[in-house]
Amino acid sequence: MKPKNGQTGRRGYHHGNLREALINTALSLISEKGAAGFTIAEAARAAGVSPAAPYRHFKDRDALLAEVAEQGFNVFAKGLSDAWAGGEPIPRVAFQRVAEAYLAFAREEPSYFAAMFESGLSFKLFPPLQEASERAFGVLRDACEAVIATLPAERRPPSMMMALHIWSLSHGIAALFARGDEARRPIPMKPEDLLEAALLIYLDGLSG
Amino acid sequence: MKPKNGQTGRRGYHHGNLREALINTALSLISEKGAAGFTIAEAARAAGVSPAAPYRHFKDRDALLAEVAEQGFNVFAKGLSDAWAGGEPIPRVAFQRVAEAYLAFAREEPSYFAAMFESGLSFKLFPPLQEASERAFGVLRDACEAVIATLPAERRPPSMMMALHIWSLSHGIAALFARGDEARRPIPMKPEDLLEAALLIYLDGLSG
DNA sequence: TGTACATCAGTGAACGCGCGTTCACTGATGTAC
DNA sequence: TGTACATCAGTGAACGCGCGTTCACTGATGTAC
Repeated sequence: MKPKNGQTGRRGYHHGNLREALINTALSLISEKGAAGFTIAEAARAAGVSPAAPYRHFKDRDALLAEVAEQGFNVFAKGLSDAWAGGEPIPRVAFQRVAEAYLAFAREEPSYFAAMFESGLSFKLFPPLQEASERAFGVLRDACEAVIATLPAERRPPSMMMALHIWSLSHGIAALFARGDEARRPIPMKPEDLLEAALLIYLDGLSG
Repeated sequence: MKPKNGQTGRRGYHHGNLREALINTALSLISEKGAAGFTIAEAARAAGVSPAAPYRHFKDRDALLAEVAEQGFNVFAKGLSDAWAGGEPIPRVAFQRVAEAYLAFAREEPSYFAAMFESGLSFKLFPPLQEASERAFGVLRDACEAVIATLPAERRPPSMMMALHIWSLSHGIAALFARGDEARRPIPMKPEDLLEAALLIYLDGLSG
């Protein structure tokens, strides 16, 4: 029987799951002080471990931040994918749900959001991060394709273009008005309603 | 006749224009290392001044950053306003120019852009910053109103809503695909074309 | 025009601090036999 | 089942560093008379 210590998950000399613990700790630090204020030393302290320990698992600060962002994209992709739910009951309704899920993510996971979109990490340097990002975008693109299929053949836009439009619009509203932190700008309506209205207008424009 | 030293603008013991010099220096530091990497000490060094000197002009790091962002919003507002040019020759054409100007700003002034939108400054703490931001938004809103006036009376959306839609869309494209720094995501088309297409679809949707 | 004085905008040294990272090390764990 | 050994995942002390900020100060400038 392995020794345990309940509360912290720490198992004596060996932490047991330091890697995950550091990622979670990073998340709360980011939510307290923003992505800029996050440091490896403080993450180590919060995880109850010596300042050298994180280097067993992450090359440096950026590598840890990149893993946070990557995990964020995975959570994000799952959120979008669940909202899409195969496009049931009809694609347009599911489509609006996906957009709502985008805003919900920005509101409920501002730390992930900051790490993913505002940490200044270069995607080139972290290929797994780029791949995770592309998977999330893929959900959006699939949804767009399903909606496009409901349009008359002669009015179908390229799905890549439409997906980029929807991503940009959702992202703009999320980053400016729906984020769950201090940088949110107040507006006199619900971000969800704002986005829903924009999507209706956009889809009207497509249908012609 | 005042002493001069040409190159640096420094005039002996007194700098002459340290306040502006620090803001400009901050801009180049931000473009080198991102808004997070900017420090007052380094700005002082780059301006050729002792580390205590900046405190004659700015309360602290955030205050300096806020002034950079504020100046950025002023440059931004001017760019949008020039592009709008009173809505000549016709509002829709001028409107597309405004959108282009948004992307141009993100591409050509990534440091301002980062300070304005990604530095994590709280607008509540810097009212002049908020006001500058609102002036820039005002240009966009005026442009929307002019375009709305060309629509049949029964199809006119609230100008506030339309302006927020356009802002979000432009901002999303700018932040994700058109910014002039490492965080830009590559896409297989020009951001300007992407935005132009989206606006055409949106305006079609409005016209019904 | 000259001078005394107030004010402004810098200096430079110093402080305490926390960070990132390295190093030789050691306790804990897993495995071959 | 026991034991020797390799490997893993930590420790803790130390380093050099640069930062933000304060302090008493002083050179430069502007102005009243």
